[in-house]
This record gives sequence, structure tokens and C-alpha cells, in this order.
Amino acid sequence: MPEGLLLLVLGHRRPMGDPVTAADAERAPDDGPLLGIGAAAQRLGVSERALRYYQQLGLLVPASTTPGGQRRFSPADLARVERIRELQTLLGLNLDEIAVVLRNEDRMAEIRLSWHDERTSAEERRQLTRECVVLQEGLRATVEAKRTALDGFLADLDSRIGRGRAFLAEQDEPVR
Amino acid sequence: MPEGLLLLVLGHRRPMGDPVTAADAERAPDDGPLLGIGAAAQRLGVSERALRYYQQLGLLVPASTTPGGQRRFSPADLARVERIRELQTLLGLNLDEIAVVLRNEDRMAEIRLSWHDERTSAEERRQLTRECVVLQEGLRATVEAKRTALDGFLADLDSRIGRGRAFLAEQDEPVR
DNA sequence: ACGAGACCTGACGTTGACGTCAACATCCGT
DNA sequence: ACGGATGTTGACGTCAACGTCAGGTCTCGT
Repeated sequence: MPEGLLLLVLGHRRPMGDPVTAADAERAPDDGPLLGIGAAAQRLGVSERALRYYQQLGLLVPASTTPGGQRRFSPADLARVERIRELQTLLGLNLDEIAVVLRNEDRMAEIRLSWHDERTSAEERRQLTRECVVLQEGLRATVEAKRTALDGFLADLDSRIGRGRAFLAEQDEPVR
Repeated sequence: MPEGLLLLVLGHRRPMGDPVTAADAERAPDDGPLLGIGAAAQRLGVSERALRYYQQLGLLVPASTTPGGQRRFSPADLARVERIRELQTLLGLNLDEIAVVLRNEDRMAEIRLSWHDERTSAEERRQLTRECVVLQEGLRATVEAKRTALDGFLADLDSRIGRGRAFLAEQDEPVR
């Protein structure tokens, strides 16, 4: 099983086997109830299959798994799925593109978590941040383009509707 | 071949075999150069297969066909294809939904063409127009919802970018 | 009139994002 | 401790929107 691949794709595991730090301690405590895959799917309005599929693609890793190998989803996981659906329906991205976006967001979060961690060099952090910002701005540009196009669309619709309404008004009062 | 079905779906042919009118005379003259499917596809950046497929679904009917049965596309046809792509990529509609939207737009155009045609009753026209306006407003609502969501998305992105930039600025001038 | 492209109609293949089913494993309330 | 609900991993099916190929037809410039 390509376990290493998943780690690489998600890229939010510590690079080496170094000791537990404050960052880990913050991530460990239960920040909410964990749900089984059935409950999670129902709450999200998606299928269990979809959740497994997202994990298979490396988009999602359940907050924990039982010793028997069952998935347990945290509220943060649910939020992540909601974001996946948003990126799908709103922007029309496919799951590979969504993986890129999420990977990027994860990196920024990671950087902010290690804000006061002196083990990573400032230069390294700056470099990472720059890369992330560039990527986010790329996404921003495409989103803004989409919004602009949507505005044009709305204007078009409005004029159509306006013409229709004008016609109806004119018909209601022929010469008056 | 379900030729009648296509006519029904598109619904912009004259209901009965009545004589040629001014409306037909306006539609008949060549309003631009007709393109073969290859040229049309290339100009639009879509495949020939896609054009045939759109026709098969009743989304598109080439302005004319040669006696040998080859498709000839008018500029209006090209515009229609562009609209199809727009509805696909921008709104994420599937081709069935797009058929509904286009059918509706066709009806409004038809009504405007028969503006001075006294054969259709005013009441009938009003009824049709009302239906169309209702449908367009439905579409408008979904489009506006999408735009609102996109705005939220943009705001989110901006805050992420802002935080990243703030980090970089702080790093560049540590204590100064 | 003719030949090189351009085009036609089936028919089957492909891809992404899951749905579905089988056969087995795990969890948890009593 | 146990049994019914819940979950697991393959493996194959599906659906939309085309891609691709074969085998034959049409068009149009020379």
C-alpha cells in the first residue's frame, strides 16, 4: 500500500521522527465528537462511498481510526468535506485540482502552526509562504474571472427579464 | 428517425404548414458565412463530435444542411454553442438542464419575432411570456446564489492571502 | 470528370466520480 | 459474551459527455 504516497500528497506530517511538540499537543485533544462513516455521511449529505473515495485520492484523512480499522471523522474532517463539495459545485474543479488547493491550504495552516517553532529556518518559512501566496492568488484570479463572467450573465438575464416584463406591461395597457 | 421529436424539443418551427411570412423572410437570407463542421469546431475550440452530440440531444440544429446531408453552421449557431459551453463551465449545468434554458430563450425570441403577427392571440402571447419570465427568474435566482457564494469564497481567499502577506512583511522587518 | 480531403453514420471505448454488491470484520449495548 | 448494526476491502457497474475508429459518402477545386 502506498502509505508514503498519501503522506507526501497531504504533506502535513512532520518530516522526520522528531519529538512531540506543543503543536502536536494542541492537535491531540478531542476537539469534538468523532463520527462513524455512516453518521458523517448522513450529516454531510454525501455517500459513504464518496468519503472513502476522497480518502483514497488523498483529499481526506479521518482524524482517527479505531484499532479495528474503522474511520472516525472529526468536525474538522466534516468541514473539509464541505469545502471539497464547495470547490466541486461552485468552481467546477475536479478532485485532482481540489487536491492541489487543499494541499496548499494545509501548508499555510502548517506554517501558522509552527509560527513560534524555531527549528524551521525563517528563510524556509518565507519561501513556503511565498509559494502558497502565489498559488492562492492564482486561484483568486480564476475565481474572480468566474465572478465577472457570472455578473455578465446576470446582466444578460436581467435584460431578458426586463424585456419580458415590458412586453407584459405594454400588453396590459394597450393605448391608455 | 424522430424528426418530429426534435422539432418539438426545439419548438421554434411554425406550428402548422402555413404560408411564408415576413418572419420567415427575415430568417432566410444568409446572415453570414456558413461553416462546415470542421471549421466550426476549430473556431469554437470544441470537437466535431461535440457538435454532433449537441444536435443529437436537440440543443443545436445547424442553420442548413447540404443536399448530401452535411451540416452547415451559421454564426448564430456558433453563438449558440458558445452559450452552451458557458452554461456548462460557468453554471455547471448538464446538457439536459441547458436544453431547458435554451428552449426557454428560444420561446422568448419567437414571441418577439411574432410581435406584430396578429395570428396569435394577445392572451396566448401574454401567457407564454409570463411562463418564460418565471423560468428566467428562477435561473436568475440560482445564478445570483452562485455569485453570492463566489463572493464569500473570494473574501475567504483574500483573508488567507492577507495573512500570508502579513507574515511575509513581519518577517522582512523583524523589529525595526 | 475526378480525386483529395472533409463529412456522414453507427458502434464501441474512455474518464471521472462515484453506486452497488459480496464476503467478511468490528463495535457496542445489554 | 454476543448479536445486530455498522463498517471494511475489493471488484465490477453506471452515467454523462464525449473520443475514436471503420467503412462508406459528399464537396469542391482543377
